[in-house]
Amino acid sequence: MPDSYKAEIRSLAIFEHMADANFEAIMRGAYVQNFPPQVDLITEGDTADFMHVVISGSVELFATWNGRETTMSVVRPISTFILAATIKDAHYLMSARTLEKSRVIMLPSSDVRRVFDEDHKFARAVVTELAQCYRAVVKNSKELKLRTSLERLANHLLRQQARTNGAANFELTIEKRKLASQLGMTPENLSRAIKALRPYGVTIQGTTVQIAKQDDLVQLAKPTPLIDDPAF
Amino acid sequence: MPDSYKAEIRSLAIFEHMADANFEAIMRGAYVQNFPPQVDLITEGDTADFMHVVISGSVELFATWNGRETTMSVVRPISTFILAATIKDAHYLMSARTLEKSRVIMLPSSDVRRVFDEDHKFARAVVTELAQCYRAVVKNSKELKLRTSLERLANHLLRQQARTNGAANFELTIEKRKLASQLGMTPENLSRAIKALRPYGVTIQGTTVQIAKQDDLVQLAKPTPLIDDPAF
DNA sequence: CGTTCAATTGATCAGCGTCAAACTAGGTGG
DNA sequence: CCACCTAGTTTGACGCTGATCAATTGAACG
Repeated sequence: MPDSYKAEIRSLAIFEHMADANFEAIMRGAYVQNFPPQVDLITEGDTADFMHVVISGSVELFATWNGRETTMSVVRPISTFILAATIKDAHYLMSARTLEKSRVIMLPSSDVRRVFDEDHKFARAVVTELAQCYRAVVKNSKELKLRTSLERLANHLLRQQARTNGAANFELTIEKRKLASQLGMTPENLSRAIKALRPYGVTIQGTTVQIAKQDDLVQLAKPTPLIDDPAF
Repeated sequence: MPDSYKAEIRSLAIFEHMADANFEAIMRGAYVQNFPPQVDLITEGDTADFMHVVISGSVELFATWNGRETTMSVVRPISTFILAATIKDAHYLMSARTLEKSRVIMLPSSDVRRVFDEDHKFARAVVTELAQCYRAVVKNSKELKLRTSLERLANHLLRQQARTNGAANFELTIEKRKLASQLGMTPENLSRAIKALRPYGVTIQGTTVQIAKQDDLVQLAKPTPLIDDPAF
């Protein structure tokens, strides 16, 4: 484990306030790995032997059942994933694969649990992170059940816009096929939904989004912090 | 706070192993209340001043947006709810109302957070509970995105059956209208889905369910622990 | 300059929601 | 004890949303 990574990891909210000795203990068993795109990191159902941290690139969390597959979320640097399974010493509920060339840190779950029991600062950080994740899934679930696909797309665009700089022009960060799955629709339907947003001033060419009539889109999307604000 | 409740609360997994002094500290500010059916306990968006524990009866967690409403889950004794908002000192993401006459304990969030910082056993229990909740929502989200409404109903029946005694006959514990909302469909559609399960040996009269051809239903439902086993 | 895969478009269809009406059951009061 | 009221449930008819299938266009890459 090179020191350059260590400093970066150390600055993550989840590791920030823990004791040096405990951080070292976790790092001792950890290793960093570089993956090309489209590599399976995790398969749902496996035992959660590692907690993961994405350092660069992006990782898709997805789930399958009966031959179907859906994108649950996309994890970007710098964040953890599969924390709950590690804590509970349970099986992964989701699979994970790299979308781009990615650097991922893998921390043995048993080490994480051991340090959790010894370092209260770390425990506090883990709970905060876990609560955050929980709330994110609840928001996602609310969106799925309460909004139509057009409304989901409209709100996704507004969230993406806010995540960048709030400007009228910005980029989609994942391919449309994945976006469709994440929003709970088919690629074809997403394509049509994009067209349906044209009267609201939305133009999407390739990965470039332009929002010409912000107010109109907002009026359609009716965003609420209770669903759309990641920090709420 | 009567002592009879205290013992009951003390035996909850989340409070079981914490120090006596800390338990007393939490109980000092707590109070128990009896509610009739259909009483609003919590409104989404409010600050999470209390953590709740259902002692008897049942509580519906639901969410609203733009005039629409959906049932997120039904909480039964003895379990906590709205733990994440308490931990994060954030706003409720869901609303809650009693479905039946219910007894609910309310613990001031600030007390819970304070004791969390002081009692490691309690912290451990909170994390476990939170991880459990997280995984439950993920499973629910997977079900929504990967299964049709008929499949969701079929699996719900099997889960409900497993939750009681595994017998061919059992009772639905919530009214069909709520069940429909929980499963992400309309009451009318649920009614038709029930009929569509008849060829698979399912009969539902009122709240009584009879599963005559277990194998057929299982073959349709294709249950998996990764979605359907609450303990997995 | 092909090759390949994503994205789009069109046509069709199934699933599901909506609306309206009929039916049922549980509870209340005469 | 019965009639009635109310609310949940069921049924039917209809229409819209979104999925599926098939074919075309477009874009990235070697």
